[in-house]
Amino acid sequence: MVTIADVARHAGVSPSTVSYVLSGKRAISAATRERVEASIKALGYHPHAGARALASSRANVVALVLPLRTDMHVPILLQIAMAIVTAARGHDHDVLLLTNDEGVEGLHRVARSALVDAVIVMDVELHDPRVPVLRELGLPSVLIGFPADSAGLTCVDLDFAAAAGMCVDHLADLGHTAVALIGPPAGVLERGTGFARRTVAGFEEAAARRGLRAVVRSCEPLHEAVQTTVKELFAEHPEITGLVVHNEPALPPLLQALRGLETAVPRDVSVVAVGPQELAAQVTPTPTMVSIPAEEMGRRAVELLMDKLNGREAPNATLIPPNLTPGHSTAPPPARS
Amino acid sequence: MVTIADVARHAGVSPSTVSYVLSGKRAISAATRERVEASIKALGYHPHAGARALASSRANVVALVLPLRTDMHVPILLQIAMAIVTAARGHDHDVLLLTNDEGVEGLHRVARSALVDAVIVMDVELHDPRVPVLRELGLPSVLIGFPADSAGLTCVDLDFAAAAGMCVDHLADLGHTAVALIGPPAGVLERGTGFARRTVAGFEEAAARRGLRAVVRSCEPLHEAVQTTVKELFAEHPEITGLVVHNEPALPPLLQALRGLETAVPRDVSVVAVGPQELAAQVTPTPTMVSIPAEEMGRRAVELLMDKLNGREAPNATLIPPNLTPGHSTAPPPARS
DNA sequence: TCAGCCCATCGAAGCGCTTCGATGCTCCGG
DNA sequence: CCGGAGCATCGAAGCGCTTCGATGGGCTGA
Repeated sequence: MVTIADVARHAGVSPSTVSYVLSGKRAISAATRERVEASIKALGYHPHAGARALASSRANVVALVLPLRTDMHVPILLQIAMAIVTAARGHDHDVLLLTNDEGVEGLHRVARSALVDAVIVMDVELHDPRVPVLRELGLPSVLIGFPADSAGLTCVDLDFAAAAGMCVDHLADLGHTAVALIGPPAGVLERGTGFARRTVAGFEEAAARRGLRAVVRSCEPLHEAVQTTVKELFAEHPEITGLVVHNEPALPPLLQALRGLETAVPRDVSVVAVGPQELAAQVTPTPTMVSIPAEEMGRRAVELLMDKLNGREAPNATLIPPNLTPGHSTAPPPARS
Repeated sequence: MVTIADVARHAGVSPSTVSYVLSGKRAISAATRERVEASIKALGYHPHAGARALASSRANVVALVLPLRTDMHVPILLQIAMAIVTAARGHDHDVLLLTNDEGVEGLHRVARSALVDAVIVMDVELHDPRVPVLRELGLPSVLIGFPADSAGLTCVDLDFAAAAGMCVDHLADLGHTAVALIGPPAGVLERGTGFARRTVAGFEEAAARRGLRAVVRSCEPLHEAVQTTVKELFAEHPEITGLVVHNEPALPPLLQALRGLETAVPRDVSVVAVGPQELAAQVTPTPTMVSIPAEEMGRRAVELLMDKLNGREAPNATLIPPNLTPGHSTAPPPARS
């Protein structure tokens, strides 16, 4: 193994000088710096992570806690995770993957053993058992999602209320007067996932504001369930001409079901989806959608974490503004018959 | 921070004794061990990971390299990753998440800096640029998937050839005489992903062995593409009565398309799928399928890695035998008209 | 011309742990 | 009753790095 002493010898300086070249914590003359950097390259030196962590009490590793069973759409989860890794690397940090099946104990362990010096928690529930542990550990942390009580925590999420509102506004602007929200399965709401509730709230608030009739439905992502839901919805509320879908896996079967009902999209009914951008490529017509900015969520989470690690203040709540991309699934409602 | 010296003082022993209690590398009397363990619990001691890594030159961390763009079905990827984390924890190791966008350089970095002492690489391609790096680093490593040249490497994967063969056998046993394989998009094959090729090979080999007429088709997972593919397939080969589908996202639209063609499953055509077990719950009829054992793949990979870390010999290739679960999508072919 | 300062660099201590040889027991056989 | 074997434990060195105070040389300004 190549050590800092080897580099120092090779460059004709002391080990501490090499260390200062690496960290930039003291001024080093350009000549010396270049010589040292050349030696580092020549020898292929990489500082020993453990030694560095021991001496500096900074591991330069952040823990990423993934849920074992997830409410979120899995591909999004992974996209966010990847974005987090990439962003963390940009700040010279690595990412340690933790699952919830080791329980909250795992958080304790990695924190107390100084394996990591910060934590990102994904897919936070309203009453998440990890939240009190985070408070207690006193490590810098960022949550993706909002728990019921977010006092003193740093949370990041898409502004789902605004996203739903944006969908409603889009439909209202087109002239629709009665709309429905097709949300995630009932279980997700019951388990207390914040984003689902915020979508519903935003939907209802916007509908009220715009004077629209509004209906909310949960929906399992199974083909049959979708079909039934849609059929019932139009039977009970024939006046509905606009659908907001916040349920990724249900979108393809939903469009399929509409086709089956001889309901043309967007001629007879308009559909706006909230979900990952890739979904747009998988269905026809290309849906008008508010996309979930996985990359930005990951990046923002890391930036906030780095702020906290560097002693800067971080805002308590970061709501990422939604972005609606027009597609071919929305149009003005059919003329009154 | 609580150190080993604090524990030693509390228990009235020397630090080395505490260390030996923890590692079990020397005999310690039962009385002393209990006293030390009590002190550890009382003080809430967790060994400092960096210090431990420095002194023992063992980080007890394995790197998990995920691809950025993936050929595999994303939920499976994540399932395997989670299984790896869980299994690694069972062997007192943690998992560091690496993406490929840092490139092969990231592997070098974590290895040379002793951040990790072993590597698991997922979604290996036939000519994977990471493979030569693994050889060069000399770290214990396990690949999930097979590269073109796997000499000297330890690889784990589902036995896709056997899986495809099992599907063919199932159809042949039911009396089918002409079958087709609906594989992944052409791009996946071209990029040289081993599992796709092995499926094709296994399919053709088994069909030949059983004297079946066999056709192979690639298919994009878009609704329209699936529909076209199916239509063309039956137009060109009306004799086909059995389908093997190795393309997760295409399965739901495929069943849908068959329904559209007034082709009843399994009355007119039988369908066997290769994919994750959860898929079965999302479509009707419940498909007969060979499931991809994500949990087992992750676990086996870790076990092999631990063997190598502990100086034991690990087999070069581990092919996990497939498992066919009968469903309601296969039946004998319709009587000849 | 020299005190005083700052810049660049060095040396050494110490981070918390593991590990190896040394040490003091106890217990056995002769 | 004593030498030697073996068990349980201790002490100290050292892993590779960071960091703090110290040092020395080149300037500046009076």
